[in-house]
Amino acid sequence: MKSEKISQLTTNRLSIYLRCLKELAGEGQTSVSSDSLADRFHLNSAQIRKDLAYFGEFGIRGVGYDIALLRDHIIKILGLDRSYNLAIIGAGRLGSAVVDYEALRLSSFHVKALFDVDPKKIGKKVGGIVISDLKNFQSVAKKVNIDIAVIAVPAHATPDVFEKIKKAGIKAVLNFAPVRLNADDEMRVRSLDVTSGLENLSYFLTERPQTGERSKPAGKARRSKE
Amino acid sequence: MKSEKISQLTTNRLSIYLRCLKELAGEGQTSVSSDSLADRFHLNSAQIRKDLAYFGEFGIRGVGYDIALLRDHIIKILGLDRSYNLAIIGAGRLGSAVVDYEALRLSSFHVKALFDVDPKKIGKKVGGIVISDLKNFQSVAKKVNIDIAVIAVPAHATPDVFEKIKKAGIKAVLNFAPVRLNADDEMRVRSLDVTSGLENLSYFLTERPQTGERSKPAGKARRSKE
DNA sequence: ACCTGTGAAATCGTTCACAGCA
DNA sequence: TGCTGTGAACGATTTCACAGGT
Repeated sequence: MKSEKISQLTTNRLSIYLRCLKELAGEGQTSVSSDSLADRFHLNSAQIRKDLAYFGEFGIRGVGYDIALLRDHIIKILGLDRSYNLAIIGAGRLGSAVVDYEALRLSSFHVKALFDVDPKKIGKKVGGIVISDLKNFQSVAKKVNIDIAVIAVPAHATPDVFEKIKKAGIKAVLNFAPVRLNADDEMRVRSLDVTSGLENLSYFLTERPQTGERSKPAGKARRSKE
Repeated sequence: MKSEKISQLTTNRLSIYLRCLKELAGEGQTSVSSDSLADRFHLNSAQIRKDLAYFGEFGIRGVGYDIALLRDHIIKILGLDRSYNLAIIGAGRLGSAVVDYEALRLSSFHVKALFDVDPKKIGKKVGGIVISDLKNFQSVAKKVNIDIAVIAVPAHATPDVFEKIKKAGIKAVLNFAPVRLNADDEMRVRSLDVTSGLENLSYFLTERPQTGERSKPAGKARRSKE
């Protein structure tokens, strides 16, 4: 274990490993080697070992990793052993989809507030959460102690919403709008952007005029980075 | 201009540049230098020049880039000068949100089919699109010539849906489910995963016990990779 | 015998710095 | 003079390959 700073690539992979370990645990497996993990989930075993080694020595030489133990370690590393309060801004279809997103049900993330500007929506409920007026963002966010803001508003409204989030002192943002947000060092913005996702696929479809080729002769398939 | 293979990091940035250029064009600007582009949108000017240089010489030394021209070049490079047919699988809130996602209105991407397994939904319409039975995926997808499949179903249904997509010969997939999909070299999967987005933010919030520090003494702010 | 943890090598990506063109 | 395009330097990340523990 070294005390370097950890790359975001590594922590993103930690999320993947966690998901894989949960799947294995669900199947009743108790132990796994980096090689078999890599085979099964199309990962790279050296990379798994290196990623894990940044945080400690979790494996047993000659044996592998204890699945439940490693899973719990990763949960700790990612900070998933506590609970986070989310505010969703935008009570349209997307915002509502996040509010009752089933994968959040059993997770560390709990939607505590939902905002919109539409007077017809304010006061109504989605998934048990009352829609608040965006005007009151700061006071409501303070009251329920929001850790993470989720931007689910149209592109044109996004910069304003982002300013409100900053002013409220919220440090973490999940952004669905196709808009660049300039965060300072104190904040982290993670964008999940349908537009750039589709543009990336468009490029891929454009750059592959040779459908059906066998790739490199004997090359180990280059791992895609999804 | 070199004839190397282009990194996905580069093509993702091309999407960003395109967005920036559209914004500038919307303001009536006609020309921009890599430096001013970088300043305005918190990018790196050397990187902009290098990214663009992979595809040709688009600028004029001493002057900069013609905004409309460069925009149109990037549109060509990304393959956005043609239209793509999308199929959305899952007519829940998320799938419906994508169907009438406003940013798609003026884009190269057109939703042509929507699928679900729920008999109560099949036959109804969302945003002008009739919901088809997922059973008929292959035949419907063939008929309307789907280029890109969008997975908007619960995690447990995802592997099955992915198999159907493969069998239908669709090469590009946008996946919202928190599930690892193993694509062969012929396919590209792009995952927009709320769960790993949140886990990444969780890690960030966990690793910053020193709120309010002034970061590195005189360090050039490390560019975040959102 | 097997598998982890890790230096060292290889690869990939970014930034610098400047030659050369407008 | 101003700004692009690009080798070269630098830095980050991945992969190799093996020492060492079980």
